[in-house]
Amino acid sequence: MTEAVAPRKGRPRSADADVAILAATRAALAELGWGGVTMGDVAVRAGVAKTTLYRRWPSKNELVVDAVAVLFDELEMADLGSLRADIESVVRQFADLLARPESQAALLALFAEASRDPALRRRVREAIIHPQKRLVHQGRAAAQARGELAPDASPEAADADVDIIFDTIAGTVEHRMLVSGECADPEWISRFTTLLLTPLTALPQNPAGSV
Amino acid sequence: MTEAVAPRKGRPRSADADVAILAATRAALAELGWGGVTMGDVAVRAGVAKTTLYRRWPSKNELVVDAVAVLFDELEMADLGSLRADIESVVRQFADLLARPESQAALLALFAEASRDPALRRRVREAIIHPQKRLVHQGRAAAQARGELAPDASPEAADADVDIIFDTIAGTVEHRMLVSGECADPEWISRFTTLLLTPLTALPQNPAGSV
Amino acid sequence: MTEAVAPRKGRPRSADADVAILAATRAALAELGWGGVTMGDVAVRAGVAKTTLYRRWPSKNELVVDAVAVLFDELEMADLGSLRADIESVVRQFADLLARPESQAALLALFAEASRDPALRRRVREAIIHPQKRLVHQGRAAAQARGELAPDASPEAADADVDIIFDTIAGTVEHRMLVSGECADPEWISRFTTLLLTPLTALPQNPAGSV
Amino acid sequence: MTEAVAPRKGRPRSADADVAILAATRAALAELGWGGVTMGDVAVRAGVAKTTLYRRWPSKNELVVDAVAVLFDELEMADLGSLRADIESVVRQFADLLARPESQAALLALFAEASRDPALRRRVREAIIHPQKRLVHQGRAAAQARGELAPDASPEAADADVDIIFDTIAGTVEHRMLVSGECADPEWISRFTTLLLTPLTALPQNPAGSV
DNA sequence: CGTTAATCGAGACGGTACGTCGTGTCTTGGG
DNA sequence: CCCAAGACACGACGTACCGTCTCGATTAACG
Repeated sequence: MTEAVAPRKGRPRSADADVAILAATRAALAELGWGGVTMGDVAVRAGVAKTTLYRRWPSKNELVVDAVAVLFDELEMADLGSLRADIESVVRQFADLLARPESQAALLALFAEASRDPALRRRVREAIIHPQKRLVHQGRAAAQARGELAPDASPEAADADVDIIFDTIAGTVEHRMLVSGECADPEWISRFTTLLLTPLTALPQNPAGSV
Repeated sequence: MTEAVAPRKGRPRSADADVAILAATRAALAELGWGGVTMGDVAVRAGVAKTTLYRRWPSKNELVVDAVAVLFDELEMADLGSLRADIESVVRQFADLLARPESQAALLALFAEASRDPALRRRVREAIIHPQKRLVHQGRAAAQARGELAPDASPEAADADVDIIFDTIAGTVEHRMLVSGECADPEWISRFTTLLLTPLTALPQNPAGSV
Repeated sequence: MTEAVAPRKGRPRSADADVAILAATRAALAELGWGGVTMGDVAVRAGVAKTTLYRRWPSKNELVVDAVAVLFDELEMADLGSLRADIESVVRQFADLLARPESQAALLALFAEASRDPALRRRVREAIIHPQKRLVHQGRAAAQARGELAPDASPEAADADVDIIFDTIAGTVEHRMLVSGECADPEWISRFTTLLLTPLTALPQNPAGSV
Repeated sequence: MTEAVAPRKGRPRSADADVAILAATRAALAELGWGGVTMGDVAVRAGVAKTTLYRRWPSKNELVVDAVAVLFDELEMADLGSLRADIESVVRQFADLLARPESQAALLALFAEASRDPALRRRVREAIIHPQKRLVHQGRAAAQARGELAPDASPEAADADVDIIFDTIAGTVEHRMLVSGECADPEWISRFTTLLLTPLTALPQNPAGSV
């Protein structure tokens, strides 16, 4: 049992407050963008004192991570019967997520902040990166079960494959939508999936088959 | 000649100041990160009054764009005789650039700010995005001249190809280095180039050949 | 019997707590001054929860009144056989009391607060002013008994006399010690007593004899 | 030339701001009392940024000293031809001053704060105490010139006399009005003046003549 | 060669948000 | 009913930057 809940003394923290604060944070992000999010404003929106925010999150950054993290929990790898369909589904889900104003406002800013703050970086990894990477693992395993991909040569090679595919999918979609500022319509998704699929399904004897 | 310098009256602006300010901005970025860069601090570092900064740049964001833009001007597409070599060269240059603390601190933050500020977005595109995209155009043209790639089916198709390749290269390298936080060593670059090269050089009759 | 203690149900209040709290308040006053006294800090010093403080005193002000009030209970009018000796004795006691850091820190601040808060004003009067005024009454009665002072012309005149003498003694000693910041050594006390004694013992037919 | 005005650089401080801030401080004192005076509120009332307050005064205490100091500058010793008339005039002026809500709110609180803060104590002395003490010196000199008081035995004795008279007048009037909370009407002033005058004009051979 | 006008440094200015602290209340679990 | 612990809403604190402004002092080109 990992939940060794210390029977804490004093008034317990309000669970409602957490929910209200995170929702208020997302609302503020969507309305005002990253720069417009203010601890004081979030507190007012959530009907909560500023002190309560600071008692639970050390700063705006960690608060925003938690606020947007739930969005990434909704991503899921539905086994659709073919690698192409699975990839397209994941890319579409990710594109939909990036189309929401709250994630748009938060994502790049969080990554930028995280590049300076190790604690924040850890939090971002656990709350945002890992849930996404999990999908790649799942899709890869499903494709291997179907015989579309060769089985793992070694655990290390498998991890390297997952990493490069994950960075390519996440980075490319983010760059197109958030930097280039263009939408990811079905046609683009199809083209991008083709681009990905070609090397993945190249002849296994070709060393490049394991990218 | 576009430099139609109106021979204005009064004391001319100091050219030294521009150089000192941009250098000071890069230094502050490298030392303190995006959040640590302050107009007042940059002014002090450059030995210049705050007024002088604001007379030349409307705000911190535009100043930082110009300060890091010069780094992107150094990127160049050297025709090395093969598409693989050209791609690897460009990726390596881009990875080297992203390894510098000043660009790390600035890039994602600028993209995040730009997603809310249209004027900044334009400036970012001109100073940072276009110089990079130019390389893709050049490399593609060289490869076509060498016969490694099929000629353009149409100008629109060519643009779409350039866009998707550009987003993939830039996005993936940025994601690996700035978000995943891992380095882009020669081995990774080689693997990533293979991943890119496979669909590009697939049989032309294959519709996927034009990604 | 005024102590009609209603035999209330439930756990009785700890008597130790009162003592500990008042002592902690005086200690905090002496160490940190008026501004440094904090309900939270007093609670910690007294080893008591903040709730316990507020259950017994409505606010910091009333707590401090009670904390310093006991100091004023120590003042006493010892009949030393002459009006001069009695006055000098009282002034010396009062000067000694004002030399303590806790009363220095509290007295003026309490008076200042009381000038805005009627409830506090009442409490200050009962706990601090009246015990002092009592001494003047006692000394005056003793002097009359000894024939040093004329008997009361009327109760109203007596009250007016006591008031003016009390304000003069208390105000002057406080002003010298707390505002001018100088000590009240025996020599100064003697001079001040002379100043007081001269009009008091002036010929009774002189209307000024009754100041 | 004591005004060695350093030819300061940069934008000079607004003189209007000083006036507006001090007036706003007095208004806030009169309306809300000591506890109600807030730096933010004063800034708003004065139409000024909080920064501007803090640039000129290190804290609320020093600000209030300067704000009420001007009230004490209005006190003056008008030579009315007799020591009694002069004393009654001064006492009346001081009583009138203490009847104003802004001085009532400020005075005791300032004295209380000053008892802990040496810098504030100095400021209070220069801005409030000294202007008052000056009056005692002037009145004494005038009375000596008229022959109502004996000339100085020595400078030290003169200072001691001034000190004790000053503490007696200031302390007693303050105590009656601010602590006892009663008014100083002409009758009380007359009685108090008599109390003071008797020892002052006692026979010079009487050692008590020099109180 | 003086006038004129834009530049420069310095720093004060009105704002806004910050993160902390103190107050007095409320809510737990446990005497 | 009391108590310790501690969360809570509220509001002031003093600081840091922002981007603007007002100074006196330079520093060219123009007349």
